[in-house]
Amino acid sequence: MSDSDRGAGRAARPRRADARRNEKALLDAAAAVFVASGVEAPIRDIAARAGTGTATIYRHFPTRADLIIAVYRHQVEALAEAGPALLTTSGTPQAALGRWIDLFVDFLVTKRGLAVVLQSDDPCFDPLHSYFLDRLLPVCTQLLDAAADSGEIRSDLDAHELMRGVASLCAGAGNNFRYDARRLVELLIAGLHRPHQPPAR
Amino acid sequence: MSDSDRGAGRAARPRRADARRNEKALLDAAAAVFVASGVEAPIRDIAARAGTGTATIYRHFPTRADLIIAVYRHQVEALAEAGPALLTTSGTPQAALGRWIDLFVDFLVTKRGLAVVLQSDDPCFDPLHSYFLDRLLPVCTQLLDAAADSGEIRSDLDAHELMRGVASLCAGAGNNFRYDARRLVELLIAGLHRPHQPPAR
Amino acid sequence: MSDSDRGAGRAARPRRADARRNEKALLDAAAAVFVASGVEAPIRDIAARAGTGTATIYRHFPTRADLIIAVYRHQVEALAEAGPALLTTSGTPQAALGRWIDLFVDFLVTKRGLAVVLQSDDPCFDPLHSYFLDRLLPVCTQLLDAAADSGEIRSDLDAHELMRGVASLCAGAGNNFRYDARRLVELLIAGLHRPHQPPAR
Amino acid sequence: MSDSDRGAGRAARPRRADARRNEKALLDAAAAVFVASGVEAPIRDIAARAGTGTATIYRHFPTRADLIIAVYRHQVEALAEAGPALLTTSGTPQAALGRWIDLFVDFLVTKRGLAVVLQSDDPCFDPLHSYFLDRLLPVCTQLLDAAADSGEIRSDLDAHELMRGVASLCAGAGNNFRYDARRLVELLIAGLHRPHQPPAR
DNA sequence: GATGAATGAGCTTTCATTCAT
DNA sequence: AATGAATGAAAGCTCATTCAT
Repeated sequence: MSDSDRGAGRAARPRRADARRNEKALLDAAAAVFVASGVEAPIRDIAARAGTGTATIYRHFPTRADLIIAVYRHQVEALAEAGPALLTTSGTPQAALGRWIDLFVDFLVTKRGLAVVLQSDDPCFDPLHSYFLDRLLPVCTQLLDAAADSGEIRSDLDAHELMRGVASLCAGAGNNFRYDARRLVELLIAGLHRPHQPPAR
Repeated sequence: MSDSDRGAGRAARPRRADARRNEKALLDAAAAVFVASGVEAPIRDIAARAGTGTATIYRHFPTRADLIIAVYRHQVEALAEAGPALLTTSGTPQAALGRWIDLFVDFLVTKRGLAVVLQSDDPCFDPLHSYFLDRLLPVCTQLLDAAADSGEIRSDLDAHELMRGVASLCAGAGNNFRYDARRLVELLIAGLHRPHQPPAR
Repeated sequence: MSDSDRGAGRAARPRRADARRNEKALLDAAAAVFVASGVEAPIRDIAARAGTGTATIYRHFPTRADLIIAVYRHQVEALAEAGPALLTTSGTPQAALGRWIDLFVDFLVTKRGLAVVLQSDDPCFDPLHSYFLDRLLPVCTQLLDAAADSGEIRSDLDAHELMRGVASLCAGAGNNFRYDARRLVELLIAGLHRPHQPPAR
Repeated sequence: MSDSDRGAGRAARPRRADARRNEKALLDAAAAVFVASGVEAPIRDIAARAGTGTATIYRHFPTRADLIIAVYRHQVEALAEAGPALLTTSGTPQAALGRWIDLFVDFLVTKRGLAVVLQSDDPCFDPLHSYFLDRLLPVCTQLLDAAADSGEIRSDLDAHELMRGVASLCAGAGNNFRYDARRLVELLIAGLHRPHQPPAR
C-alpha cells in the first residue's frame, strides 16, 4: 500500500523497479551485517554486502536510525500485534505478559546489537527509541495493567521501565558464554509476583 | 617511613611528589571524564582535563584497562570487604545479600560508563574483567551460598551470572530519566526467593 | 572499447576520469616524495603534494608496498623485458649481463630511496620484495646462467645474491657526492670473471 | 690518558668514580642494544639496560653520534692500527689490503646497524662519518696505494669510495638469510685486480 | 651529577558524509 | 536515481628531548 498507490497516474516509472530492488537488498544486507557486527557496523560494509554504493544507503535511509527501524519494522509490528492476541489466548493476564516478554527477549537476543543500541543515549538514536516506544509501549502497558488488575503482580512498575530492564538484560549477553539472558529475565518477571499476595484479604 | 626517611639527604627519591600529584590528577580527571563520556573516552580528553600530555597517561597506566582499574580500585576493595561484614551484621543471609547488591548497584550506577564496559567483549578489557571477578566473585558467591543454604533463595543461579545481570541492569541507565536501576535490581533479587517456599512441608 | 562504448548513454562508469587523474597525481607525487625523502616518507606528505586527502591514498593503495610497487611498476617491467632482448643483441652473454646490470643500476640510482627499502627486513615490505623477485629474478638468472655456461664467469653466485649486492651498492649512494655506484658495481661484475680463465685448454 | 690527567691536583673527585662507572655501563648497554636493535634503537632502551636515566646518556653523550663513536672507538682504533702492521707482515701489498678489508667487514657485519648508519645522509651522523674517515681513510689509502704501486691492482679507485662500497655491501645483510656480505666483498676486491695484467710486457 | 617524569609533535589508519558524474 | 571517490576529522601510540628535583 504505502508504496504502490502513488496518487494519480504515471504508475510505476521504469526506474522504480530498480529502486525497490535496491531497498530490499539494502535491508537484507543490513540485517545480515547487524547480526554479524552489531548495529553500529560501518555503513560501507552494508553497502558492500548489498552490492550498492554508500550514497544509495543515504538516499534510502538518511539516518542510521531510519535504517535500523526499517530493518526491524516487521518484527516490531509482529510483536505489537502479538500482545492483544496473547491476552485473549493465554490463561491469565500474567501468563500473557510472561509469554509476550518471552517473545520480546527472543527478538532482542536474536537481533543482537539492537539491545545495546536501545540503551544508548546518543541522540542520533532518538528516532529509534521513539519508534519502539510508540509501537510497543502501549502493548506492554496493556498487558501489565491487565496482570496488575488481576492482582497477580505488583503494580508499581511501569511498562517503560520494564521494557528497558529487559532490554538491558539482553544487552548484557554480548557474545558471552555463561550468560543466559532468558533466565535472568525470568527472574525479573518472577520478582513481579505479588510478594505474598495477601490471599485471605 | 617509606618515603620520608631518605637517609643522609642526598635525594634518593626525587620528583616523587610531582609524580604523585600527577597521578592523582590523572585519576581524578579520568574519573570525571568516565562519568561524562564513558570509559571509552579519548585518552586525549583525559590528558587535557588533567592538564598533562597524553604520554603521561601511558607512562602511569600503559593500558586503558590499567587506568580503569586504578580509578575504581578503592571502591572495588571496599565492596569486597563489605561482603563478610554484612554477613555478620545483617539479620539473615538473604538480607546480607540484598544489602551487598545494593552497594554494588550504588557503585555501578554512580560510576557510570563502568557498567557498560563490564559487558564488553573487547579483549582489551579482559584484565578489567579479571580484576572485578577476582575481587568480587568470591564475595558474592559466599553471600549467595549462605542465602541458598538457609533455604531462603533459589540455588540455581551462580554469582557470576547474577553479577552480570545486575551490571546489565545498571548499564541500562545511561543518563536516562525514567529508569531506576535500583528498582529493577530489587525485582531481580525478589525473583530469587524460593518460589513457593516449601518450609513447613 | 573498454571505456568508451557505454551503450545507450546512461553513464555506466562515471567519475572514472577523476579517479584516473587522481591516481596519476598520486603516483607522480609519490615518485617525487620518494626521491626527496625516501620510500618511508609520511603518507601525509604524499597526499599533500598530490593535493588529496590521506584517505584517498589508502583507497588507491591500501598498503605502502602497493604504492611503491605501482610507482615503479613500469620501470620494473621494462627491466624484465630488457633481459632476453639483450641476450640476443649483445655480443656475448657476459656483455648482456653487464649491460643489464647497468640498466638495473641506472634504475636504482635514479629512483633513490628504493634501493634502501629493498634492503629492509620490515615485513610490510615483503610484497615489494616478492614483486621484484618475481619479475627480475628469472631474468637475472637467465643472464647469469648464460654467462656461466659460456665459461666467462664464475658460477658460484646466484642471481639473488648478485641482485642484493648490486642493490646494496646503489643504496650506499644516498645524496652523496663522491660515491659512484656504477663504478663499484662495475668492479663487482669484474670480480665475476673467471679468475684465471683456463686459456690454453 | 685522556681522562686521568686532568691538569693540576684535585685528582679524582669522589663523584668521578660514579660517573666513570656510569659511562662504562652506558657503553656496554649501548653496544648490546645496538647489536640487538640497531644503532637507531630508542635511547630509553639503552638507559634501561644500563640502569640509568635517559638524561644521563645526554650528559655523557650529547649526540647519538657521540655515543656511537664512543661505543665503537676501540675497534676503530684497532682497525686503524692493523693497517700498517698488515703491510709489514703480509706477503704482498694486495694480500695486506685483502686482509684489512676482511677485518673491516668482520667489524661491520658483527656490529650491525652500524653499516646502515654509515650510509645515511642525516646530518646528525656527520660527526660519525668524520670520525671514521679521519681514522680509517689514511690507513686504507696507504694500503690501496701500496697495492696499486706494486701493479697488482687498478689505481683508479680511491679509498673513500672503496670503504663506502664495502660498508654498503655489509649494510645489505640485514637479518637476511641468503646474503653473504663477505663473499660479495670478496668479489668486489677481486674486481680490483689488474684486468688483464699486462701479460706481454 | 643523576634522575626519570613530562612533554607534544608526528604517524598511521578508519569512517561518516558529501559531491561530481 | 545511483554511484563510489574524495574528504578530513578523530584517535591511539611512540619517542627524542627538556627540566625540576
